[in-house]
Amino acid sequence: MGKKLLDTSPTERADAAANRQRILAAAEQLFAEQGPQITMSDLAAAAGVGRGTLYRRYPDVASVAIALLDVHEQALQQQLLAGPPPLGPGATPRERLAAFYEAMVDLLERHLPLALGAELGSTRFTTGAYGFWRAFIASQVRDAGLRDDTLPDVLLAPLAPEVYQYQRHERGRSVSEVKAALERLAVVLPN
Amino acid sequence: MGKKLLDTSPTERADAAANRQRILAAAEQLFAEQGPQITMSDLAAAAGVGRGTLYRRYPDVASVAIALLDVHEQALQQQLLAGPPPLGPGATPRERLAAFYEAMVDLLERHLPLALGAELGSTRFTTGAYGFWRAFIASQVRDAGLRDDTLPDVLLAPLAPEVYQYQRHERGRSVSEVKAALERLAVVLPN
DNA sequence: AGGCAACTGGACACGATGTCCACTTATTCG
DNA sequence: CGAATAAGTGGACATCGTGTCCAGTTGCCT
Repeated sequence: MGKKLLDTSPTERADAAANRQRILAAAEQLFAEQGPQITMSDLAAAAGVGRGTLYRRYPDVASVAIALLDVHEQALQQQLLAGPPPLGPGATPRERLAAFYEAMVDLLERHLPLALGAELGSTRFTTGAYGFWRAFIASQVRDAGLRDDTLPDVLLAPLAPEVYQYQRHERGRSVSEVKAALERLAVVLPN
Repeated sequence: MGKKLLDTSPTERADAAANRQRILAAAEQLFAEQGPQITMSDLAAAAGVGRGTLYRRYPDVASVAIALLDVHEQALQQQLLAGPPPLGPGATPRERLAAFYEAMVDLLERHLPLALGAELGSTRFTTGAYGFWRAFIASQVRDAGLRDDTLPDVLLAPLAPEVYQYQRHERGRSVSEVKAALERLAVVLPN
């Protein structure tokens, strides 16, 4: 007997699993092609499934984007937890923060449409990923000898996808310029 | 003969001016009561005018919020340009930046629903006000001896209304905690 | 093989948007 | 003062996206 452990797929039927793949594949392409302004109807049509089928799994476009981003974010999270310095443990808090900024910029640069799509409707802070980033920064703040629970959110704010998009494509800044500006922030952590 | 100088009101008719006031008054109240999620229909109904009348002046809710915010923002802008230190000229860049953060937090605290309403649809960066804030910070960055055109946008990011709302009402931080965290950022400017 | 439950797709009702235009009103000018 | 005219008004309309719902289908297990 199949036990129900996850609400998403305790024992997902074969056709259902196939449809999930088609949805995710279509979403990846749609996001890349036309940016974050895609609708559930678009997505259903592109995936070749009915709207009801799509809604069965994902309540809105943001959820789909989050699911796609998740894969890429987990790689970075692993690096932070157990990778080599300066991302992983071993470097000073300031160095780790700077390395984190650089890695996040790389991630944003590669997946900007997804990142933008993931926060349609102020989902930004409720994402599991956001909590992870904050926990990481909070840990660096503490290791640096500071006692400030609010600072992590402040230090994360410049990584908002909209800010990054604005800097890159509205203001025309280069990737390394953005990185340089962000890494300046790392000096708020005493050495 | 009346010359057409402004697209909004070269020679605004008396009844039109009255309606504009009713719209702005109704908007101020609606934003305060039910947050930023008000619709053009709501607003028209609350102001006691038809939808067509409302659309004649404001293309969307964000525009109305921006118009309302503008009044309050101009006061701060005046202080930055010609007020007494530490906001106005005379203090060190670092001090002025810190004072700016504090003043902006006060403004956000007082008008958060408006600030949230003003950026429905990523209008954030295209506002005239945003340009002013950036120019101010850019000037402080320069006066501190740095040459970094990207830093101002980074330093402004934590002032995004959504970030402030999250810190205050989701995370339960106090006004002074937020101020303290922000003022820590000022150390990126050398003294 | 057969029955059940998961799954599917599209129709539906709803709410918001932005436009359009016939009508009304303020203002100007003879 | 009383047309004439342009500015202003309000609500109907068409459109679009959303989210729900359910009758019919299909995979899977025994």
